[in-house]
Amino acid sequence: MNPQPLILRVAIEAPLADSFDYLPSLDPPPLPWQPGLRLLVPFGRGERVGVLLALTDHTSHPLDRLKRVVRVLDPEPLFAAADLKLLTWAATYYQQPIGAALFAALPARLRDPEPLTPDTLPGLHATAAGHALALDTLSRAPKQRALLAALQAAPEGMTLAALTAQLGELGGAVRALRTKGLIAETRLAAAVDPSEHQPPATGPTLHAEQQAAVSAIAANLDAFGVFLLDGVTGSGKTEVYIRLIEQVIAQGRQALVIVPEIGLTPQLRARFRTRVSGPIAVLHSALNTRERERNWLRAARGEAHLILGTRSAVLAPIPRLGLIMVDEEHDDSLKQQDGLRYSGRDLAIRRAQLVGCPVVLGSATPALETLRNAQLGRYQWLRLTERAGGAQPPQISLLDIRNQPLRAGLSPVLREHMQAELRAGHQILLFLNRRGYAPVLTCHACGWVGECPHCDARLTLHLSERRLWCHHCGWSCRQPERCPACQDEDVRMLGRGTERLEDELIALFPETRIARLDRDSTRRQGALGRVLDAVHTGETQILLGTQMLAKGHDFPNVTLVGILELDHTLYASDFRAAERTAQLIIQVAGRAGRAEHRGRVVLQTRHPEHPLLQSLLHAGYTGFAEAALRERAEAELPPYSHLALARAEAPDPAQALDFLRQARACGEALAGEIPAEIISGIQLLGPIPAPMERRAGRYRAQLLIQCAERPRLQRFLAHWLRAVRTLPRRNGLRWSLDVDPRDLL
DNA sequence: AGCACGCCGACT
DNA sequence: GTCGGCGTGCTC
Repeated sequence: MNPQPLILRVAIEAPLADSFDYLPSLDPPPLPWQPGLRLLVPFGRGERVGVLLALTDHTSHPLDRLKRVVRVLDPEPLFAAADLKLLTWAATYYQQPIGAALFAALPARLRDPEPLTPDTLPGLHATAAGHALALDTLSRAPKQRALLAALQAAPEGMTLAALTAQLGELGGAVRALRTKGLIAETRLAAAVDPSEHQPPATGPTLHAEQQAAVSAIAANLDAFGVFLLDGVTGSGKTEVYIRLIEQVIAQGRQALVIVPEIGLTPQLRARFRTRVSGPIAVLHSALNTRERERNWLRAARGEAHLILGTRSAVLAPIPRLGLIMVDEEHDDSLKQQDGLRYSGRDLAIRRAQLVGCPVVLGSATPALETLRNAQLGRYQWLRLTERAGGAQPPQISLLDIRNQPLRAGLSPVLREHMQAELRAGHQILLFLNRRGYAPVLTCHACGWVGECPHCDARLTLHLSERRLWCHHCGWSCRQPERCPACQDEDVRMLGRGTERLEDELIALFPETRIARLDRDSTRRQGALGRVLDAVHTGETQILLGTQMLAKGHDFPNVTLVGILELDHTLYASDFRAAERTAQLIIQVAGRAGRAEHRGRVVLQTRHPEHPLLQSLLHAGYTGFAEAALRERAEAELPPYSHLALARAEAPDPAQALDFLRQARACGEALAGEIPAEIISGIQLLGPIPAPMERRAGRYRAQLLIQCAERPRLQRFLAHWLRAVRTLPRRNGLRWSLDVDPRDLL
């Protein structure tokens, strides 16, 4: 009898079975077969990249139909056993094939059968002509002369980073010398970035609460534990992170920091650079594919001491992981919204558990589920209540604007406050969570309203572009000069977005420098930085913007924050709307008065009696959270139950609902087939049309699955999906399952 | 998801 | 007589 054959279990990016079995390639691999290796395997008619999951001696597939691995792609495995364990867990929990998790973890370039890029950096070297040239020839171009001199002295060439460090910004000198054929681009072995060798700057002295937090976490660095760092804005959470990172690095381990959006937090990144010793790998989507691969590999090879990234960084291999921090843990953008729909925070916790290290969740406005875990003692609750430098917390007040004469959407009282602050030379921040000029364009003669042809939504007027935009699908058209329906000329703009507010403020405060911060005003490269700089130098006196304002930026001289319109969210249907609104108010309020001046926050509303506003005002975020948690408990909503949401969409209105009806029937039919204990306690709610039924030309529907216990829900989903996947799928129908949905939209 | 094969309408 | 529409079936 033959000895058992060696069978390789491989994950492939295919929305199918969990894994595929292969025989080893005929020529021996360079190394013993090891899980985590990237392989090239035949698949269907072509070839695909796969990742070796395990070695076995059996297969459920007919043995004679197994194909052989084409070749091993890399000299070493990219994933260690612990990484594969995390990704396998994620795939199971979010009900996706393992391939989906693995390929979400890989940088884009390595999803293709590309060889690993050697660790090199872009640089320059002098050509033969450049070496031969007498420097005096360039005496009239000092920058070019200095650049060429440096490169003549370095025959191998120098990295751009080193050149910039030595000579300052290179400006046009590179292009000039290159055009003359004196220098050329090259790639150089990654000499360590000079900034990585600078001794880290010493930080400020910790105040007592920060010290207590650092001590509590540092005492548990060798074991799993979840810490909620519940710190008001300005209380110095980042300093706590830095002290812990120092300790972890000193132990020879790596630290991982997850932030919601790196693009919005250049300050945070710069701060880590000056304070943390050794290499930092930054991982986010704005990097080009090479940079991303390079940083990912530095994390995976254990070279980077600190990995700073957005949610996908939680999936990156980190062999010596010793600490995870999730900053702004309540933030919605930590949840991936397509493909593998994972929560960066929840995976961070699971990962810490698997590797046995602490995880720190930081927020001024913790998510309700996090607070609940802290209340139950599952998480250790560390509070930072003092603001650094003894700054006073902002004072929030409600401003009833019913029957008030508004100008630019501002009530007289708010305008007076603004005048007073401007006279005192202070800065003002106005928050309006709606971009564009006007959210509605309507014909006064016939009642026509600009609507998206593909969505159940109004078109937003962007006056500067003279276009109407759909904020849901991206469709746009030119702004009509007459009513498209009746040709009347009296077409009116209703409502106010940030673009209009800016125009109106310019008219209302003609002597004042005003800047706008929203997705439109910061679209161009560097625009965000310019706006922030102008605020920090004091050039800008009024800054207005959308929720971009609430994310991470410090505006120390802002003494007045005006929150213009949040009323519509007070009565929104989504069960998380209240939580989000409260977080937004507190986050925006936190921007005010961080230096010597106490900040004032004025919230305009037509519902001053609303319980959310009242509890927030009188009991703060914690008080609001307690009330909101009681409501969740009564309604059996998370965190008192667990949800999964099946979504379907199709070009035809009835199809999506129809599919989900069948899916529901599948679930009900399971009752006879699987143990009763799996099905009991499962509630199938719906299907119903999605809140915005038509979007981007497709009709959407959803079916909610609810259960009080997570493990039971998990087991049900596994059984149920097996049946749902066999349902016939009519043309154009797409469906997906979202475990722990962030919202029900 | 791709990417084939597979049977029915308007073109050279 | 072909080019091609997308319906359905498979991938270790």
